[in-house]
Amino acid sequence: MISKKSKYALNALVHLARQYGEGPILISTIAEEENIPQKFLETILLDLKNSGILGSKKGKGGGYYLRKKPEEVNIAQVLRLFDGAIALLPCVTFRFYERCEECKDEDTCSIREAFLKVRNESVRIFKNETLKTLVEREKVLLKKKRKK
Amino acid sequence: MISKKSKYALNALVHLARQYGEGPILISTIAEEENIPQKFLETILLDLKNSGILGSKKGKGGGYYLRKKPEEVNIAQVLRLFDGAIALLPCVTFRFYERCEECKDEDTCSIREAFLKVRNESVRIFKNETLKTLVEREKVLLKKKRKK
DNA sequence: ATTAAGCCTATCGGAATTATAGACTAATTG
DNA sequence: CAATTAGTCTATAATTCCGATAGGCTTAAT
Repeated sequence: MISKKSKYALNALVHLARQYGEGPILISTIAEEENIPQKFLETILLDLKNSGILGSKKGKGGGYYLRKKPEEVNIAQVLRLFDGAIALLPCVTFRFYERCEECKDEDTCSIREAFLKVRNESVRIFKNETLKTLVEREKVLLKKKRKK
Repeated sequence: MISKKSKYALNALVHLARQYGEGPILISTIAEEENIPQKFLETILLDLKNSGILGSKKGKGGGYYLRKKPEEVNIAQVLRLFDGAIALLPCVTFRFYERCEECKDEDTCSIREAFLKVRNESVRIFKNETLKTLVEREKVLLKKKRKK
């Protein structure tokens, strides 16, 4: 399971992507509309800002906004920022690599190979899922629902 | 990341699968050879027994053995037993389903769809990875290594 | 009866997660 | 330039989960 942080971050980012280019949005607005505890959301948005994805403006008329284009931000980036590796075993990640303590020989570990397959597929899918595709899909889903 | 329990369980199961049909194996043997804390391993093997995957014999000459055939036990089963859902969001699993608290409308959640794709691929891969294929792959990897 | 081995219950320490409080800083506006 | 608005920083509380251990109980073989 991913952390609440990652989930909240994704919801906040999609919220911002919906209004991309329309100026800063208040933390309090995002918090209310997305049902996220405001103080918690503050730390999350700060992290996103420090990683270069978001920008902020202080004072009246301030708030947060997307600094990158929606198509340049994908789910993999967000998960890695808040939850670390996407892989399910430390020995199958590249940037968060760690040896499994109990493992006798990584080179002949068949379990490792199985988890490597899953990691590679997951990363591939998550990289294709950008804020742009998410917002677009949302629209499609909305239309479908209205027809019912 | 998966829990140590799942990882230890998989290592223990592969160990038992290597000697499938050759009678019970001591907890202490598995613990030593697979570098697993024995007391911890006891609880794990019990869970595997209660789920029907393993059988046990008490007393002298006792130990644990595979009750199911190696090709009938896959990684998905093991992960679900110890870590619950394979999905990364509670709203994309079937047997462990829970609504995301903050979610306004599941039907139009584009994030949900993205995570559903990942879940489906992961489950597909994990179901294909059985104790049989793991043991076989191990042999292949060993041969490859010896050639070097 | 003795001994070997798995079974059961309880519990502990530590880490991570989720969340909150409160003071501080920067920018806007009248 | 004072007042207000809104993001930033530091600290810490509350919970939950995980990995691990202890110790006694039960069962089966010899």
